[in-house]
Amino acid sequence: MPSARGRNLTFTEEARRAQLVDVTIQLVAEHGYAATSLGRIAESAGITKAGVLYHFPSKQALVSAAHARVVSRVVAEVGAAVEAAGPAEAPAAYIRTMISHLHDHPHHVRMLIEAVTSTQSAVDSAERWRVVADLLATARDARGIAGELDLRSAALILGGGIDSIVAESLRDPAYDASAAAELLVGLVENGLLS
Amino acid sequence: MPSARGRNLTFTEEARRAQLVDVTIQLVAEHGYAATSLGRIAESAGITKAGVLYHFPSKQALVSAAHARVVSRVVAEVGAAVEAAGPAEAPAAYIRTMISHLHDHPHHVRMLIEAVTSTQSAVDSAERWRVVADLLATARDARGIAGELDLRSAALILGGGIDSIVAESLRDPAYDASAAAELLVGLVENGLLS
DNA sequence: GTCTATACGTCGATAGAC
DNA sequence: GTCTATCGACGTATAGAC
Repeated sequence: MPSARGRNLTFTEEARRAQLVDVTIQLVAEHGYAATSLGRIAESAGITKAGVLYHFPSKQALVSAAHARVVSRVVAEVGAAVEAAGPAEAPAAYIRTMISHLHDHPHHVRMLIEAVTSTQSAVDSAERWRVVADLLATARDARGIAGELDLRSAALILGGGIDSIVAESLRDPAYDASAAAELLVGLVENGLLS
Repeated sequence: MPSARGRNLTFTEEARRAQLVDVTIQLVAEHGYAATSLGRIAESAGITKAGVLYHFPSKQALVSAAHARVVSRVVAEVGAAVEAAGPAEAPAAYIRTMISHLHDHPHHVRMLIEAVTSTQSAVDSAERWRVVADLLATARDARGIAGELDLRSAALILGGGIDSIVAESLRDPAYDASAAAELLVGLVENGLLS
């Protein structure tokens, strides 16, 4: 993965940056963005505030890097699962993998929430529904389903349902998120893919 | 509506509090929680920071009061619409009224988002799904539908879908939220209430 | 190239005068 | 009921040690 800076990085810099990102994910997930000060991040990493700002130009840049790290993990896992499933089964694979991955990585969920709500990263989050809409469109094609479906709305409802289930499983660890995933899969199969 | 403090309030204090809540809703909706300082609130209200903190013990108390104000408005309007509709039609009325109300009051939406994500007001937001689950259960009873449905998951999916649609209509004013509401109503009618 | 020391402005909050 | 004055903590910027 290439560096966010223009030039190549030293080994030590690479290591420091990775360490700072790890520490930031941990702290933001546990205490939230606002309660995670540069001082705390620096202290956890064993350097000073200014030391942190040598590697990242601002607190927000650091949090954005942590956010990108978490997103790339999710995209990699869910993308692989979707590709492994056929086009017709991609939506179900998306739902199941997304929910189980986020269920297994609560720190990542909190990181995603904090990063999205604490900054205007609306750029990439703006059209998150488009990926899901494409999945639905391809699945309908593969199944030979005609008729016009409002793909954007369908994708938004699907995505919002996933978010909501994940948030609840985070709030109540006893909640059965995989059962909820199956309910959502059934809803999509019978309501959007038929 | 009784005061949040223990004793009765003077007329001027009541007016000041109402003014501060109004100003806070406006500023938080436009600039977000973090960018809305006590200084800016005070300036917009024509007094100083310390003056604001005489009426509310902390910034968060003020934001919570603004949050409560917005919530009570939504609950009043949606509650009335749900009651006007019969039990069998309550879920559809809930979806339509909630989406159209929030679509018409974007300031309220931003206020709700900021208040929920900036504090641990998990107390009341914790079991928001319960109200929707009751609506679904009553509607199923009224229609004579048997079989066990995971009401919590169904309610979470429904609520998440609404949130997602509202958020999108806020991001893209050209988006047809009422069409999305109808899609969601159809999904609930055919997938959860049949 | 990597980091510390120091300083500036702003924030939320408190104490006490009027 | 509102003010001024002040506090500690925060994010950020710069200079310079090594």
